[in-house]
Amino acid sequence: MSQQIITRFPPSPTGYLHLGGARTAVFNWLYARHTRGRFVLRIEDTDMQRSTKESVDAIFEALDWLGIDWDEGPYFQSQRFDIYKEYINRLIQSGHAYYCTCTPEAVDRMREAAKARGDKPRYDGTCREKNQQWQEGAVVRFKSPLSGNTVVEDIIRGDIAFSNTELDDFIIARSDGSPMYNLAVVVDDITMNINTIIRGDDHISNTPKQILLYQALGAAVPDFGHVPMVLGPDKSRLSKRHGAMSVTAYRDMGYHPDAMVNFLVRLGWSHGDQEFFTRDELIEKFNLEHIGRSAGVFNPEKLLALNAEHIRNAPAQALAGHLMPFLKEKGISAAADDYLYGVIETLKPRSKTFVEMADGAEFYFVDKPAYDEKAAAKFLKSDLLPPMKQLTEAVAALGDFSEKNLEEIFKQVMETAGLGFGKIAQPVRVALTGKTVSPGIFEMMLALGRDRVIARLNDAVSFMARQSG
RNA sequence: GGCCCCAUCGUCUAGUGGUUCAGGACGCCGGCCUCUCACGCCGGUAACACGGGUUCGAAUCCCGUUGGGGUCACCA
Repeated sequence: MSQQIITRFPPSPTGYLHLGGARTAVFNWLYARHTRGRFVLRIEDTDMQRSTKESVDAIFEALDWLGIDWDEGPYFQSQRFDIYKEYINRLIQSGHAYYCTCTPEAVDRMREAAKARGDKPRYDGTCREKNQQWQEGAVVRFKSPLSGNTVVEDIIRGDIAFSNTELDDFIIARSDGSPMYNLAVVVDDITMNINTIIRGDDHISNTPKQILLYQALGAAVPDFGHVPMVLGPDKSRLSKRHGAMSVTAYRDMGYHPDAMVNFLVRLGWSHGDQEFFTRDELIEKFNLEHIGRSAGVFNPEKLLALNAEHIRNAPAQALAGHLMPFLKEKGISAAADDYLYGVIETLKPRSKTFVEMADGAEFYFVDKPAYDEKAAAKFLKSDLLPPMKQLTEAVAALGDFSEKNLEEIFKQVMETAGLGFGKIAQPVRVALTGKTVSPGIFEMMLALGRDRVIARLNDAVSFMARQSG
């Protein structure tokens, strides 16, 4: 029995959770759930300048909507400075790190000079062997090896070798004593027992530094898996200019979280030809072996199609909660009851989003549908009054308000009037909904219920009687 | 620019040397179904970046070219 998988998602609260970050979260969460492991949430807010409370809340909100829960945390790096300090001191004492008193300006100058020579801009090691004690303004640098290689054994990409000469003595603690990213992550991952790190491939070049840190601290190096980035339609890295990129923006546009998760996972991971996955299926089938290596372009149209499919396939009861906020926004107060479920059932195949579903649901909840002018002019004409009257009376006289009986009534009316089904159905449709487009006549009548149907039919008959010609 | 990663239809992808003149999905274009609109169904469009190898045989392995991306902070 191998050890339990422990993954984590460590967003930095410097903005909303975007699609790329969400996918990383989903991958880690899914892998933990799939392996019955643990999933840890950690907020990386060591950059006090850029981190905000609003961003932290936005991230929680987005994860909550996506249905991603965590077993541990959230930890906040800003509350763990003592731990980092301890590890930094340990590194200094063991000779793996040292105080550097070079000013930022001096470092800038050496970088400029290196660039001018055509070399890689880097710290030149001025303080490396000075063995200095702490003093005001000093930073702590990691003493990188001067030779050799550091190999990242990537689960997804295989071995990636970096020459240690590429690494300079990077800062692990700022002059105010606060930890830098690479140090904080490694210390956190060690102390939180993270053994599987799945993250964006923009972190690949950080990995050798982190591995060196693990080794200097005598800790076991975790498994790394770098997933490709999510690109915008122009194949550049996802950013604000690509439009709605925050996860919650999709919630507000009427997307189903399961569709979002499904979409995000399929962007980079595959299970043969399967496109549609329920959440449970994903947990059952997700693995690291089938994650691709090339970057993927975000395709909103596919997300939309997948969303429609998730809406079609979910039971009405499960959809109601997602739909209600949109109904409310339209001033419709609906309860999650059988009436709503019936309504949803008729709307499922014609709604790509909950926004569309709410639009389509509107006529079910008004007292009297507002007749579309053109629709009324075309179908609620007085010449159709006799059949409409006959139909209305027959429906009112109906004992059992069933689809079978309704169909029978339509048949009789068609026969008497000598008209085809369409000629009768359209006026009825307008009478019931005010529009020429709607769910099927019978399913709609059943969803509306006997009383509403009769009332609307009567209204239409009155309306038609008032028409001339 | 240095280092690193990547490369199958417009997009997401299947494919792990032969059963593939490359399969699925989204989109698009036809058609069917039909009470409107959808759903659904049927069909079509469209790809192995290029050049060298290796091999009896390469989308699959190797090298190069080109293209794209990432990263080089007292950001994460």
